Amino acid sequence: MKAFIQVMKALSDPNRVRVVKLLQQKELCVCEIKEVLGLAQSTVSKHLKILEDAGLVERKRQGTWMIYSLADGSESAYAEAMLLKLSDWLDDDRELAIMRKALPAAALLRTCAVKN
Amino acid sequence: MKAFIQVMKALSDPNRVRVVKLLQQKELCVCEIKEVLGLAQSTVSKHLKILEDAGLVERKRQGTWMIYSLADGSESAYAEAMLLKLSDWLDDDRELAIMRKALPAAALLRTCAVKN
DNA sequence: TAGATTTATCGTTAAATCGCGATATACGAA
DNA sequence: TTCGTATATCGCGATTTAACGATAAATCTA
Repeated sequence: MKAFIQVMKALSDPNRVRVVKLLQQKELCVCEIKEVLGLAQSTVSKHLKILEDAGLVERKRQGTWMIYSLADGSESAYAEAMLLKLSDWLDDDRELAIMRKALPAAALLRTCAVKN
Repeated sequence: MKAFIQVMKALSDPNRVRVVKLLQQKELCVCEIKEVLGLAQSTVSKHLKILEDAGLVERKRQGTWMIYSLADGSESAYAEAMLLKLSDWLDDDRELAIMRKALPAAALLRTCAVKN
């Protein structure tokens, strides 16, 4: 029960669901996600930890950056099933479409092409 | 997004998930659920409203009793999919097994065979 | 109609959640 | 080692949530 609830709780916040949907496009670092969602870095970091603890996302260090991607589902069968569902669900979400469009610009942050 | 979040939130509480799992066995009135879960009647009523608003359960009046059952899924595709998943998931939950065993005794409440 | 039973709603309290800024930690470059 | 960047953690308010008891509404029975 606990593992199931953990996945449900992780997916009951719109911003966390957006993170999952964005990661369907490509793996992302925290600063890219922060940029696209328009949240504080600490907030994004906390969301990512909740998603990771639920078995929904994975992370790997790449130099200074921590790269997040969708989990393979080996941690949690519930997470695996929900990720599969989410690969179809919410594709028509308007806000999500806008954020996806903003992804390339946010990616520039990682290539050091833009300073702020 | 809103409808999806509503279903996820509805399923992020252990007691609400238990209600869904119990309703897989048979339709139940509020007092039966209250008895099995060991919660106050007002608490159960509130949980049921959240489940109903999410499209997970339905209700029909039967005399004095309000009978709750699993929804057919026509209200929400998300609810429908989750109910299908939940028909397999969590069947090995220990607490849930105990509650299921307590169902017949709780059902007596509705047949007026027991007073308290 | 009056009383008993069942359920829904209201108001309150304690705990959990989400947001933020500040700070600590980890890494790469100079 | 020192600085700058990226990320994680801590601590704090504001909001939401879950629990309860009290009360209102609906239904059946006498």
